[in-house]
Amino acid sequence: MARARFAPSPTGPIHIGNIRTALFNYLFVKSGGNYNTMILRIEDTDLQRSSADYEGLIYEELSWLGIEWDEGPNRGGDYKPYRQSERLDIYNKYYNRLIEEGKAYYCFCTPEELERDKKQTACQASSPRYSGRCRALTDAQAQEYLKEGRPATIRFKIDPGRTVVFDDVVKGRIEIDSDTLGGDMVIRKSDGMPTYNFSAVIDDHLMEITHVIRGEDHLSNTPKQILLYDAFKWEIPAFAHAPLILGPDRTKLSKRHGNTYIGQYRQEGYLAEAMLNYLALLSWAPEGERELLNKEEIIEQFKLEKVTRANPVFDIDKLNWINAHYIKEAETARITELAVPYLIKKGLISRQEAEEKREWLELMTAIVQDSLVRVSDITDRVSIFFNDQFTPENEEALQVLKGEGTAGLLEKLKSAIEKAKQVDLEFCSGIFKALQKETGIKGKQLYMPIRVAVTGQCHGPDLVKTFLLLGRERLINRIEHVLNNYV
RNA sequence: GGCCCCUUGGUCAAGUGGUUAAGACACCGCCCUUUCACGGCGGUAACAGGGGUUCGAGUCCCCUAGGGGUCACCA
Repeated sequence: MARARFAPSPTGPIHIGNIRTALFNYLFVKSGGNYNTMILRIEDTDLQRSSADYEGLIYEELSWLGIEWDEGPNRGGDYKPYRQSERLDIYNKYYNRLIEEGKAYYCFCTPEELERDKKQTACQASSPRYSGRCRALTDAQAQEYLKEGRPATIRFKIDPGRTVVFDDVVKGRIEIDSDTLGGDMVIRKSDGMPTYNFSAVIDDHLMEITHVIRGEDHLSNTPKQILLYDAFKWEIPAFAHAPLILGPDRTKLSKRHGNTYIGQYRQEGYLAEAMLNYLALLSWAPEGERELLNKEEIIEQFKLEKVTRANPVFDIDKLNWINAHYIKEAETARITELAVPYLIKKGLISRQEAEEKREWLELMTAIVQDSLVRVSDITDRVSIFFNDQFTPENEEALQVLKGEGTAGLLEKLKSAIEKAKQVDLEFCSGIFKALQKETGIKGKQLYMPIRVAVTGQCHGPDLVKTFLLLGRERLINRIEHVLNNYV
């Protein structure tokens, strides 16, 4: 029975890297069957930057992707509360225990003093470390200072000369010298909040977390946390550090690379299942040759030990390909539903029309669905279906209309449409052959003028489908419009 | 800079001492097609470099180079 947790801090819109960590936790938990538990813990100990809005966004994005959790602030559970800001009393107990055992102490060093220390040691080759100044304070002195109301942190003693060893599930055996840990570490900030390394250990232990799955950026925190586990004589969970996702320039994926918030991808019309599939493919590969897998298939195959060690580069091309695949596979009704907001935003349609013409919109979506990479791309593909008084797109289109015989061809087309009993599939798929027979024009010379006359563009979807979608009246309008103005 | 992690085609990656070194995306070509897109078929392209160990190394060891991470009263 494994228990894993995703523990984000609500200090900004949730990032692709965080989501991938959440996903790996989720896949690990689910791949173990129904006995495992996924915990969502909100690490909101940074009072300045944390907000309820960002916390809400975390729930929203995880839910969108279909990443579910069994215990969490909004779900309850036997280990509540699941928000660290609500666990302060719990932490107090453990600071005290360390102090009583002589493993931690109050520190009254001011930020200025620490800054000065750091500047001094900066000349040295090694990394900066806390001098340990306040370690020398007697209990009496410390109590005196506290009574005076001097701001204090609590520091956990980290003695040099010790090698911390652990076996990371993805990275293998790792050994780190305690000398390189920066000296005695702050576990309680002067505002009374715990630091990350402290609260994470306390909570992971109390919540009986068996597997800590997180990003590689936490690798250097792990020895500090292990030292804390040791101080409490607690069992150490398994650690699994997944490599960080890099941008195309091979640096850690960040705002500079453009889209890094998962919400942005959703807004651009990426499908949740595509996002999930792609993210799973970064640092992990399925056994067979199939890469297009749904959530259940991924869960079935996922193994934490198979996560790769090297940093993957986020490849938008591949995501696009996967997304296009899922769009093609999706129900047209769903894509239409997702497309409506883009159509409205682009001014192609009003909210009311979107309701009234739903059936027509679905027909339209079906025509272009296979060509979409993102749902938002639909506006470019379907703009031709909205304005009957269009201007031909460019010089090339104009030239096509000016071509010899175009006028006659279009006149004949127009009258054929007018005379047709119904502008239905039978008519639309027969009309081109009929015109060819009647005029002797064929191939490109036949189709191009008609295409431009009906859509204003040289490229676009299948003409038969286009005819069907536009219908008799609008086809005639368009042909007349072109005849009057451009031929 | 110290410490830690990493290194198979442009990208994601399979591969755990003996393979013609998979597959996918991208790219290129051909086919399908009235056009664009879709789709189908095919192609170019890789074990960072150098030393070992071994009958044999992408796979094990060492060094070098390169990349990443981290060195907070942020998580």
